[in-house]
Amino acid sequence: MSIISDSAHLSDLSVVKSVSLTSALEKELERLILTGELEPGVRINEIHLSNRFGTSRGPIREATRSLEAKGLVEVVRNRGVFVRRLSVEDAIEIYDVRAALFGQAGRLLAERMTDGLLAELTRMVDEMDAVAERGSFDDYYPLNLGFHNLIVSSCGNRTLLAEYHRFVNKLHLFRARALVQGGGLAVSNREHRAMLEALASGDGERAQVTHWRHVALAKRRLIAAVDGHARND
Amino acid sequence: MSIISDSAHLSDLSVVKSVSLTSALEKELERLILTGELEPGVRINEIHLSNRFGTSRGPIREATRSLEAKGLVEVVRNRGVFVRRLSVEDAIEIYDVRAALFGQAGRLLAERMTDGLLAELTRMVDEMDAVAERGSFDDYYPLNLGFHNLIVSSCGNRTLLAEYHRFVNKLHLFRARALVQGGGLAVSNREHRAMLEALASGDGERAQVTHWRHVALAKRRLIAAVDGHARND
DNA sequence: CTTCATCAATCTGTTGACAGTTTTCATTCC
DNA sequence: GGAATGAAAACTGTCAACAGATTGATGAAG
Repeated sequence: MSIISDSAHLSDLSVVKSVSLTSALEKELERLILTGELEPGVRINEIHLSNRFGTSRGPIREATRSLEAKGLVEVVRNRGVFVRRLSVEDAIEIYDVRAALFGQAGRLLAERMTDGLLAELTRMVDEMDAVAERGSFDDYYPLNLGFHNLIVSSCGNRTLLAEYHRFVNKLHLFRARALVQGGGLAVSNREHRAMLEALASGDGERAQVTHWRHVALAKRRLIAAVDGHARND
Repeated sequence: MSIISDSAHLSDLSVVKSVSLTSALEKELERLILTGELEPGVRINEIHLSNRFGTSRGPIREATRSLEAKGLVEVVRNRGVFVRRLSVEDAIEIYDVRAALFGQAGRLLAERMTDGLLAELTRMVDEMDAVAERGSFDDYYPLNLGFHNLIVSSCGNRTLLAEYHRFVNKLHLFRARALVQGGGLAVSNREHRAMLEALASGDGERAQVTHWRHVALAKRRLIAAVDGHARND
């Protein structure tokens, strides 16, 4: 029973010498965690990993310490490191932080909006409407992600962008991850239109409120889904 | 010329064996950085540190990787780790993030306010008013810090609390740190009163706006101070 | 059959050493 | 006098090994 199912990415590690082995390992571990190949709660065995990657334990320990600071794993003394497992309460807390950050991004973006960007965002929302009508969730999800990413990436605050990504990533550690993506497609996209209008108006305050509310409503949908799921247990 | 001027804290490290050496070192390094004993831009020498702390380089490397992920130091391959140095732009970006987080904390707190907490917060603002009248900045600063901390600590979101602290700490890496603390004392405390009223009203939206604005205005005061300082150069 | 104690195997915490790179500094040349 | 050069010192990247803790199994006692 191997922890890592596919080691095809390892070759990349040895080839690239311009970047440190530690950070390459960290990236690879982060990928394994975010894709779910290393499931939440699983213990990460240093020896297994070092054998798998063909390195010593040192760089692996450094990489896991970095991941610990990022909140992706948990280190317990003399017992090892575990892929962090998010409770429902943790996920809800993250939604509040995300709402705050996304609202701020909306405000900043509204105050530096360009016609080209507005056109691109509008195009994305139109496309999402079309996909939502077909009810195709698997197609909707990446579009939705790209829409949000474009907003935060364009707001002009790189610190905010990094933090936003950190928290969106952390949500991958939520066991009932499917619930996160739940909720009505059409409803969500209606909120997108409200955000678009606020961004187009150039009113930062208004944009902040609409963007904040969009995440707050997603949080509500998550809570409702969790409650419904609990009833069905 | 020793990097670490005082090693009185080292004894604590060796005594406590319940916690890992790495995390103890990390805490100590973080303290040295936040207090300014290790100034921004300074290179951290692994060998010197290991001699100073009486350990090998391994745990120190792990601690610095963790600090890197937290954004307190910067690691350059084959050159070493450097205490991170924040530019004016970085500081301004952090203010936006902090405003978003603090506003969210205000909203959450308004929705779970208690009479006891309101009384305590009011007492603090009254005390700050008294101190501000005397114009004693050194006395005002810790009170101000405690007021903000109490708000974020009481909002009920531990994730938000941790993030908020992380960013407030990061501001210590700003070289012109004195400017951060600048601005009118009385003006700032007037904003505190507006926050108090919003918190007392239980109106989350209103509380979020007042709390957000308080940090946004502090950011403006910082920008004004930087500009003024630049003119005087 | 269950529970507890003991012991072996496994894994983490830490250390010291070696290899390769960067920096420093003395020397040489213009 | 100042810039270029080259060797030596210093430092980081990585590794292998040892010590201590934890886990799991084995066997005895109730």
